[in-house]
Formats: sequence, C-alpha cells, structure tokens
Amino acid sequence: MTARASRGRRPGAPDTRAEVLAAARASFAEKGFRGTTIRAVASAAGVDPALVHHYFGTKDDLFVAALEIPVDPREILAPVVAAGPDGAGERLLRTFLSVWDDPAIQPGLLALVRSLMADDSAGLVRDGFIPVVVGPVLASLVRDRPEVRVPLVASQMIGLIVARYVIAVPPLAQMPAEDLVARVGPVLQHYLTGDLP
Amino acid sequence: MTARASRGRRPGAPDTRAEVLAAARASFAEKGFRGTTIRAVASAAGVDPALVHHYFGTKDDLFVAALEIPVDPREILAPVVAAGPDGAGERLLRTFLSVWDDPAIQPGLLALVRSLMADDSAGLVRDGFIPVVVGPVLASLVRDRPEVRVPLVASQMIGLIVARYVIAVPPLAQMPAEDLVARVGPVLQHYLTGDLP
DNA sequence: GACGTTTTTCATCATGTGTTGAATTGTGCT
DNA sequence: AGCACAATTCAACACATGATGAAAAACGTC
Repeated sequence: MTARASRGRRPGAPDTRAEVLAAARASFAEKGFRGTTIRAVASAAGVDPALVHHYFGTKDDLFVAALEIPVDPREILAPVVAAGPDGAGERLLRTFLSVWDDPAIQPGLLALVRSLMADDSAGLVRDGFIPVVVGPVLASLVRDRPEVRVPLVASQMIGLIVARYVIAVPPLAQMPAEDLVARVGPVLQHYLTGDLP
Repeated sequence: MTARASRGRRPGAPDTRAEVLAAARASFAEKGFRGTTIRAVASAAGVDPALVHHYFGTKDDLFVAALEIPVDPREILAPVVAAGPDGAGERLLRTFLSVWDDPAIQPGLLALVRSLMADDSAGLVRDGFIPVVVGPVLASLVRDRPEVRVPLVASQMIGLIVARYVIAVPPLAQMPAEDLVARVGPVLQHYLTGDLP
C-alpha cells in the first residue's frame, strides 16, 4: 500500500515509469480528473508522489500523458467514408466500437469522457470535436441537411458509449460488437440517409 | 465577490436560504459535486460560507437539498404506458423532454448526471434506476426480449440527454422538443416494437 | 426599552492536495 | 576506484477546502 522503505535507486530494472503511467491511466479512467490524486496514483504504483512529479511533471501533464490516444480519428474514419453512403451506419459503428473495445485505447477515452462530463468543459466536444473533426467527415456521407443529421448520429453514438462503457448497463456492456452493429447500425443509417421530418 | 462588510442580521427580508439553495443548484449543475466549493456557493449568494453550513449542514446534505426533484418517474410514465405500444416512442420522448426542459427540474437532473459520470458511481443507474424503476415500466410496452430492447431505448435517450443538455451540441440544444420527438421518436418506437436481429 | 431568538459574520482548525528542493542510493562508464 | 548520472525517497511548504464555535447585529415581543 504505502511506498517502499529504502531510499535511492532500486535494484533490478523495473520499468517504474510505465507502472506509474498505467496506474494514472486506470485512476483517471475510473475516477476522472478531480477524483484522481497524485498520492493515490503513486501509492497504486508503489512509489513516492514526488517520483510521479519527477517523471510527468504537473497533474495536468500527467493527465495528457495518460490520455495518449494512438489513433487519428480522421485516418480511422477515412475507409468508412470512402466506401460511400450504403451501409455506412454499420461500418461507422463497427469502426467506433473496435476503437473503444481496444484495451490499449479504452482507458484514455474513458478518462477523457469522464472528465469532460464532470465540469462544463464540454465546450471542447461541442465546438471542437464534433464540428471540426467528426462533422466534416460524416457530412460527406449525407445527402441533405448535415447540420441536423450529424448531431443525431452523434447523439446515438454518445448514448451507446455512455451506456456501454461508462455506465456499463447490461447487456449492452457484454454484447458482442457485431450484435450492436446489427441492432444500432440501421438506426445510424436512418439518421444518415433516411427520411427525416 | 467577497461577503458583505457589516456583521449581523441584515435589514429587509431577503430569503437568503432560497438564494443559497439556488446558487448551490446552479453550481452543482454546472460543475458537478467535486467542482463545487462551499465557498463559491456562498460567494455567489453574497453570503458567508458558515451560513451555508448553518442552513444546510454538510456538503453532502447541501447536494441532496439541491437535487430535490419534484417528480416521481413512475407517476409520470404511467400515462405513457397506459396508452399502449402504438406511438409509445413519441409519447415517451415527449414526456422525458418536458421534464428535462422544465427549468425548475433541469438543474437538479444535470447535477445528478454530472456527478454520476464523474466517478464510477454509475452503479446506481446501472443497478438501480434502469432495471428497477424505468425497466419494468418500459417492459410492459414491449412484446419480446425486453432485456435487450429496454437498454437500447435507454441508450438513445441517454445520448439525447447528454448531447442536448450536458454538451449542448447545436442544433440539438436549441431544437424545439416537438422536432426532436418527430425525428428521434420513430427510432425509439423501432427499438420498442420493431424488428430486431 | 429590555430580552430572547434568528440571522449573519469572524476567526480558526484540521485535513488533503499539488508541488518543490534536497538528500540518498544504486548503476554504468572510464 | 572513482565519478557522473539516474532513480528514488523524505520533509516540508503553500494553499484550498470543509467544518466549527463563538460573537455580533437585527428583529419581534412584551
């Protein structure tokens, strides 16, 4: 629980830095930014709090280090949009789920989502992510009125993410990605290209 | 910014208690539980922090006082389910939006949602709210496999709430409720009674 | 006008937190 | 062996926060 006893450099070659980062990632994903304390991260990694600061600097720095999402949304969405509007709902959803189900990526995304909802910093998503990165990409899949269709798509995907990964409501959390694609994909397709009043 | 100068009871009869409660409600809704400080609430109400504690006790007490949701979900859902499965998607959504759009209720709900997503206390929603209160009600609207249909409905409604009220993505946040009912209602209807793989 | 009551502030306390600088010890190089 | 360097801990500071108890001021009542 507490930090180890002896001072100075330890024998062996444990990659302490990686352990600290993993602990931070887990804590941010589970408890959000404010719920995470440097001391708790250090303790989880079996390390002194000062070491955390030594490696990663301030808490904000540690947070962005823990985010580290090795995925470019535009790049990953490229093949989805390249195949055209037919079946785009299913492809889009499948791609999204494959990213979120990746254990190397999920904690970072969870931490981001948790901390975005915590305070009112959601302006980032509202004014940045949706209109700037995902909006233009999806817009090319849409025939008319992208300014209303894209947010509708976003709402269903946000709901799925929150239900499946944040709240983990059963059986959504345990359902194989393909089942979700089969059930929710058509709805996304409807938002993208269906008749809309 | 800081509290007023002179000591003792103020002249006139301002309902300070209500002002403090309003300030707390606003802060909890905007910044969540952890993001809210007693001092900030007191300052927003133009009052000493000790007064907040005098009226409402501990911070937890203040939080539950600020929640104060004057609505019983079961009661409000009764007419929706009484009218049977036809058009239930639209009616359900209309009812939900009318509650969330009520300025007297919205801050409490927002505060609850914000704080639930902050840490991993989402177990309340997962094991309490959805299966115990909303689940049984919706289940009576559903022909088969309610255990998969109800969470799908929930996912779309959660997404709508987060997009419209928490993130406030345009134009969802400004769209009249009836427009949303017309556009998203059919999707809920599909989840409730449509063909599902 | 004296008195009890309510409202309000003041002055602190205890605690948890992020951060920092110095001290200590092991490792690798020459 | 000696030395620079990296890894690690210790001790402490500064600060924000929740909480408390007591004092002061206004009010209502008699």
